[in-house]
Amino acid sequence: MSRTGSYYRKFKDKNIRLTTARKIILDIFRKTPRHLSADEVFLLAQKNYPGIGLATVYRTLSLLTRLGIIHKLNFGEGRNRYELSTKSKGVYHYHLICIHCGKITDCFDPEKKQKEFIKDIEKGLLKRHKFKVNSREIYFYGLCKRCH
Amino acid sequence: MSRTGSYYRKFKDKNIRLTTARKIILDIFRKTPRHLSADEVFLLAQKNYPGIGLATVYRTLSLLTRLGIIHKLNFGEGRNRYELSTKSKGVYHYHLICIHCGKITDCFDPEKKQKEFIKDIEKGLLKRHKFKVNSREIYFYGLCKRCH
DNA sequence: GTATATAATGAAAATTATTATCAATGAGGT
DNA sequence: ACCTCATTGATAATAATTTTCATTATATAC
Repeated sequence: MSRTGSYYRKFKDKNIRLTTARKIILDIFRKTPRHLSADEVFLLAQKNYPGIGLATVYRTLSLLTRLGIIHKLNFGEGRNRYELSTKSKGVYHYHLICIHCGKITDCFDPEKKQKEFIKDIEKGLLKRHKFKVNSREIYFYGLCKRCH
Repeated sequence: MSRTGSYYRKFKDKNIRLTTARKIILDIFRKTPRHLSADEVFLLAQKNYPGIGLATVYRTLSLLTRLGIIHKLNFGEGRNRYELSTKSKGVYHYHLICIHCGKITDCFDPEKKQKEFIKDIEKGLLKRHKFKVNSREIYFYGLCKRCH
């Protein structure tokens, strides 16, 4: 089954209607390997679906987040961004944010070791704090290659 | 020298004026072990300094963040929060956010191992990405003790 | 201490992201 | 094709943050 199909199934299972707006927005995330703001999603969506409203974009982002299909990010810009939370892309990746130029880099760690490390920390949180981790967000702020 | 003194020195060194508003707000962070929103800082500040304006609070938060004295946080509530970034409290702590009740827990890891772990990751970032980490923010989302 | 330059302030308006409202529409089961 | 009601688009409302600008207060020079 296509990945798209698996998303669509997630909708059906919960009696959530598969509308044009939702399909378009899901497609944008599948095709755009960036951290998208609501506004950016809105602009991209309009290209294929001129009638779409901004409120629908916000509602869809909220829905997809609730379903765990996308992930809300915040880089301290005063707006939220979203990214697809596919397992294949690595749920355990970090975000590097340059405090000088603002560049944001996805860091998919090549070393399995570090993924295990995070998992280790999460095991500790369950044991010591009885906190069951669902997702994690790891931001590193500093100076990128170009800025130092 | 008192901690306060070391902050004040940081101001002098950069020709930043040591105003009443700034002293009051710095003091609030030193005394309040919570993640404070601009609004909360404003309310607390008014107790000792009734004339203070909200804009000044925002400006001071921005200044203290730029100076690295406080740290901007975002728990996805639609507003920013701030905490003192003292070494003594542990710069390498995590934030646990319960996706059910919204409770936020500071997690000062008792195991040195994990601090070393983060440092390890950061060394890797410098080597592989030439990214020099200044500060980090680690959020774990999931269900807290009470909610599962 | 007093004068001076100008950084910082308070009040209010402006801006921006996000959410709520509500009548009209369209998805999906019958 | 019909019917139900979740979803939509347009717009207004809300909320956080930033900007503006005349006034005030800090730090420096005298």
